[in-house]
Amino acid sequence: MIDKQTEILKAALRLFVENGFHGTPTSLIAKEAGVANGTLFHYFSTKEELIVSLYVAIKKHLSACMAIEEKSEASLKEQLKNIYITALTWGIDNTTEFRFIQQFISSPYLLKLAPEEIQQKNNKILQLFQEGIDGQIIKNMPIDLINTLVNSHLFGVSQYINQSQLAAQQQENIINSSFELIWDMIAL
Amino acid sequence: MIDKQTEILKAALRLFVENGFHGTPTSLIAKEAGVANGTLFHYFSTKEELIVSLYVAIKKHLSACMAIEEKSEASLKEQLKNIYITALTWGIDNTTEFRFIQQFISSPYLLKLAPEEIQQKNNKILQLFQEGIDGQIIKNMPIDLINTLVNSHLFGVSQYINQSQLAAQQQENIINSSFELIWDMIAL
DNA sequence: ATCATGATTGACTAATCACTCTACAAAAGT
DNA sequence: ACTTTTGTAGAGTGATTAGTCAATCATGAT
Repeated sequence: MIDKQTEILKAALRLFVENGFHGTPTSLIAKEAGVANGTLFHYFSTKEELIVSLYVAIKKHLSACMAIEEKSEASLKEQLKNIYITALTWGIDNTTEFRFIQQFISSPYLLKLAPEEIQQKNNKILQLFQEGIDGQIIKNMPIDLINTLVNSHLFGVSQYINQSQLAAQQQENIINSSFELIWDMIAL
Repeated sequence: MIDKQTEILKAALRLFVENGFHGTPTSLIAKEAGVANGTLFHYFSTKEELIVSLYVAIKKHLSACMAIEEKSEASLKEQLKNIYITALTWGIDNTTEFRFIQQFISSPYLLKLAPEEIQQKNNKILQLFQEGIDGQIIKNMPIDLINTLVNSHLFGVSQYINQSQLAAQQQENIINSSFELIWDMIAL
């Protein structure tokens, strides 16, 4: 075993998604991670800290994946499409993480996060929205609203793809066309 | 006290949204509802049954509110808009219920529901989507996908409105224009 | 070699919680 | 009036759980 802390987080992720927060005792997490009970509390002083840490870790992972895309020379639409597709692909390739995030943000644990953690650091995308509005490419509305709508859309599509068992071809189709859908919505 | 069962559900709703499922002991629910511990278990044999019952009750309430809208003579777009606005208004007027539903459907309790409970009985809207596709008013795509997208959109807008403190005027604006947004997305 | 620091263990505990049980009260049926 | 059913209460219980602690073990620095 290389890293016990990682093993604990991995086990916790799986169990939380399967059984919910209240359905998974710390003892089970420790057992599944192959560590002793006390070891878990060595790394995370409370169960709540474990849950929040897991969220932060996943968000970090997502941010890392998103950061790869950086092609400023492309058109605004192309740039947004790149970001959109990257995020969507992440959601499809990481269903468990995706479900955990969904569960976490709908739970009261969200309030336990420091406000700056919730804040979208990745304001690159907000910037692009603003550019789009200024350049009269995107409908003039609050960028927070646009952001919320795009996020919801992303969630919806991920959910649809994860739930319905699609052939790779169909899946590819939906991924590609779904950006056009949301674009039709926000574009002038 | 008129109906203890209702009082229990009301207290449970509030506490679950505030503290989550695992953060609210049945004893506290009973206390807040002003009934004895045993009374709770007279009405709901387990905590899980209480949670699921609460979900079903809220869904029933939502359905009742939705059922009022029935104007088949209007255009397809108008009909959809009516349904959309009704749902959105419900989400805004019933934030606690709204948050509970969100929490519930992102939790493993969802799987405890009988499949027919999950199924959208209100397939009126699915019917309208099909009509729209047949009449070449709506883009040709799986109606389940359309449905998911419209629902996500609805969630997003509700969330946005609930979170940001808006003047009644602005709120009204967003409610009205947000349907046009989603319409732009699904319409040909 | 010795020491120090941190990782790891698992038995243990104090508290909590879901749920039970017995008793009683209030209707409701006969 | 009497019996049955249903509602209500709240103390009690056994199981579970988050978190502790004292004791080892591993590692590397001096």
